Amino acid sequence: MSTKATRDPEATRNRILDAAEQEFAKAGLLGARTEAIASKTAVTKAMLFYYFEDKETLYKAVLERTFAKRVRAMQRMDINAAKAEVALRSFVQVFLEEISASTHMGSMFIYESIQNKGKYYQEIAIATLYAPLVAIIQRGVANGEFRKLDPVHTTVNIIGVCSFYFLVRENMKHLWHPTADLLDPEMIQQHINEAIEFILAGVRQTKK
Amino acid sequence: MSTKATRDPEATRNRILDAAEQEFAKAGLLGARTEAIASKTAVTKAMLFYYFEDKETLYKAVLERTFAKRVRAMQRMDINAAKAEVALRSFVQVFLEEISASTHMGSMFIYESIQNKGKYYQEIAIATLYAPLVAIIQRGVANGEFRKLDPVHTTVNIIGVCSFYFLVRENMKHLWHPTADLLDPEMIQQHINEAIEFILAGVRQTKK
DNA sequence: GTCTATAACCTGATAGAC
DNA sequence: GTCTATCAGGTTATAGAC
Repeated sequence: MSTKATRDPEATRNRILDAAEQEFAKAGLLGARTEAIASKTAVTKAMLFYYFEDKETLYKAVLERTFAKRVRAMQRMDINAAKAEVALRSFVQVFLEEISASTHMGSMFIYESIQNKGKYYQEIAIATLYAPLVAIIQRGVANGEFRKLDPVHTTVNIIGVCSFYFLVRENMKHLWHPTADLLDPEMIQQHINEAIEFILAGVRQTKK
Repeated sequence: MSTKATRDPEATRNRILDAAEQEFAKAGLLGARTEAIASKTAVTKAMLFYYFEDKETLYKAVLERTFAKRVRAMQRMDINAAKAEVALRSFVQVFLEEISASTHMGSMFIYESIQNKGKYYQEIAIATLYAPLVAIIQRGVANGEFRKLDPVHTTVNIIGVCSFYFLVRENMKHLWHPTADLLDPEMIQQHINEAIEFILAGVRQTKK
């Protein structure tokens, strides 16, 4: 038995990934500090470079883990429901649950877009995650359930409604009150309810 | 007459602010490099520190200029129109024009929220910019034009729809095609149209 | 006001002992 | 696998000539 630390490679690796996710979500690839990642864990900075070639490789590993998590979540979506509205509601519901459970997803995604121009989060990932939503909208427009919408623009708008709340929570909290905690479960539930109704109302064909 | 550079303090100051805005919008306060700001201009790095005390002061100056610009834009909004829907349409229209014209606004705002936890973009700024929108929603709900909405959540959702397209353009462009330019005037016009209709449909009271 | 050094510090990454 | 020590290069900020 060693007197030192955990000696559990798998655990160490995951602990690094967890801390890295926090830091990258807060600062992006550019702003992230390896020292900050290390100090968030019981792991020294040297260990980061033992497990991952360099900062960028670690960043990619975090992105991949996040992507895999989202792909798994997609299996809970009923995207082929007969009614497009049911499929849409299911997609949005699961997406919101997912982003609520790991709130860094949103900011990692935004950083990847702004800082790295989507260098590591590419065509295939985007297509995998959002093509189903585009298809749902298309279907709903075609069968008259939804308004005459552009399916791609609408997809971006929907993801925006779901994500934006989490992205701007530190600024926008002042609209409630200065000490409001937008990650409080009750607040999140309110956001989920409001977002779903807003989105469905936004796409539905209205009665003439 | 000097042989050196411009010798025009006001022009130099503005040139620094313009370059700084670009860099801060791309990298945030943390990721921004003063050297990158300098090399974007005909201004040396030492000049930045002559005109602004340090990087953070420069950052604050950029934020203030952006804020002032938005406040001026608000004067073009018809937020007191009799019908809440007219006021809302006016708010959204002007907001979209503004963010389209200077696309860094959105990412500066997001960086300020995520990286700095809204340290420099505070309660007063947020209230000034968005309280009118909250009031419009409240009014529309009260007089039955709009659905039973939470005014603050809805405000965040609306700003999200307007802004998100610009924030994720480098990632989401793949949903159109890999070389799509989401800042192309035609694409922007499409976004504006889709966003306005999506938002209005999202809040309107539907006929029973 | 503007420039060319350069000081002082920070940060990613490695060497080498255990 | 894990740690401490440290190096090389980058980055903010200043000094001082013009």
